[in-house]
Amino acid sequence: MQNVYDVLVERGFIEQATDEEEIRKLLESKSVTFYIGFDATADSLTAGHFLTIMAMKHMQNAGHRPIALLGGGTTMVGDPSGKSDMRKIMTKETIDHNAECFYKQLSKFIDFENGNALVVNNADWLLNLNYIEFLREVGAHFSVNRMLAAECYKQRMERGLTFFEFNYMIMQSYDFLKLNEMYGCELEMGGNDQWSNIIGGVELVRRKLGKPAYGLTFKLLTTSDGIKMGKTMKGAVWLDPAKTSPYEFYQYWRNIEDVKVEECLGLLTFLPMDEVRRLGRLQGADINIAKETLAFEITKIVHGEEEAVKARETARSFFGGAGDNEDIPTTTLDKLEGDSLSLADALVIAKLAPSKSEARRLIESGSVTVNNEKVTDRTAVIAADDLRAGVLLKKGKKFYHKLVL
RNA sequence: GGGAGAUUUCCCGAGUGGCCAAAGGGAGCAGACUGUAAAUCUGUUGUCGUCCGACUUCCGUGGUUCGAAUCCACGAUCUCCCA
Repeated sequence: MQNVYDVLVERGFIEQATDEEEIRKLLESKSVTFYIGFDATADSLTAGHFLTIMAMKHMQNAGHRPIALLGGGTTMVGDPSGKSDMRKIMTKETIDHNAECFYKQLSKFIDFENGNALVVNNADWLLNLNYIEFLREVGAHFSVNRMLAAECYKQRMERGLTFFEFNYMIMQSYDFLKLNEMYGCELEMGGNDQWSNIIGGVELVRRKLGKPAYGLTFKLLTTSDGIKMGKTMKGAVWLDPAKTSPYEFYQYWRNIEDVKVEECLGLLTFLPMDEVRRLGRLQGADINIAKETLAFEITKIVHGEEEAVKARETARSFFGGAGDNEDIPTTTLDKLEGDSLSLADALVIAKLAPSKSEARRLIESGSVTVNNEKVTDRTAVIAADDLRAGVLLKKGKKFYHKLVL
């Protein structure tokens, strides 16, 4: 059987490792306990987390034991790595709620039954630390000079970094130490932006306990311009279907850049690599087949096969020319003032435009369609009777919304 | 603790009393071309009203003025220098 390390390499996950050969040997020799941290900064995981989850899944499938570390403690501070501004300080209640949401979502992907994987919250050991003791035991092992030289603080050296946030690295390093002591965790993994923090932990374990410890980072998903992937005009691409519908989720991946298709197939699906490479070789318009496969596979993993099929059918019916479809975003109006609704208002209600001004601009620029008929009159209205029958609004080429009274 | 400077619309950044809803760039959105891609070109990008228009913005709070993003006072935050 192929070593997971090689699987991760082949699929394109790995960016950096503290010791490639040692890690490969370790993973071959036994079931390794490893951890990945998730800071609870929002109430749902995002597309960015998904890559990490996939890696975790590959590891678990290969017989290793994942620890999902929820950052109930670290989120109280907030990771400054690669950030140009300080995060908003979040309340304990919000963080706890978010961590709870994370756990629910993670359970959909990772098998936490029978100790096959663990969930741990670093609030358990971080929140009640004794400052002086902590400094003596842990702080003493960190060199400020070296920390400041870390790549992840580059941006902050110009704009300012508070001591508060500067401690983040030490806290995360301490996590690794605790997990090693409590669960024999030997390997920390994370996105490449976590490299500095991970090395901190690896070195702390080695120094404090004299035991080997390893770190590994994954590629970050970026667009070809180097911008973090998983962002849309509406914000992040969430894994929570209530925040990003399966159809929107599907469409996000369906619309991915050509050059990113193969990379994403490797990272975000379980398709065999032969198939991934075959799809990646498709040229011209054929590459749309690869994109459709990508979108379908990811949606299937995240939202289940049924939703994936629905999303695919909806997309096909829209972009294939047909018009019948059930699964488009729909808003039902409770009541209507008067006997008609202005188109501009309708667009705002359907969230196809953020404001009426914007809606009017869209109408005048000829990008709005009502029941497949282009409307360019900014004062256009939709009759109540039409609304009762259901009105299909379309903005641009890709955004549909149905309005029903 | 002392001193100097900064804070502008999504981001960067111009603007130093009326011509400012505020240059320019980036990003976004839309149109053309395409393959639901990229690149390119074009338009657009505070809110509200049917155009002309009205209203709310330039860290906050007061003030000067016919008139303030621009001047003054106090406060907040940040940066730098000295301690």
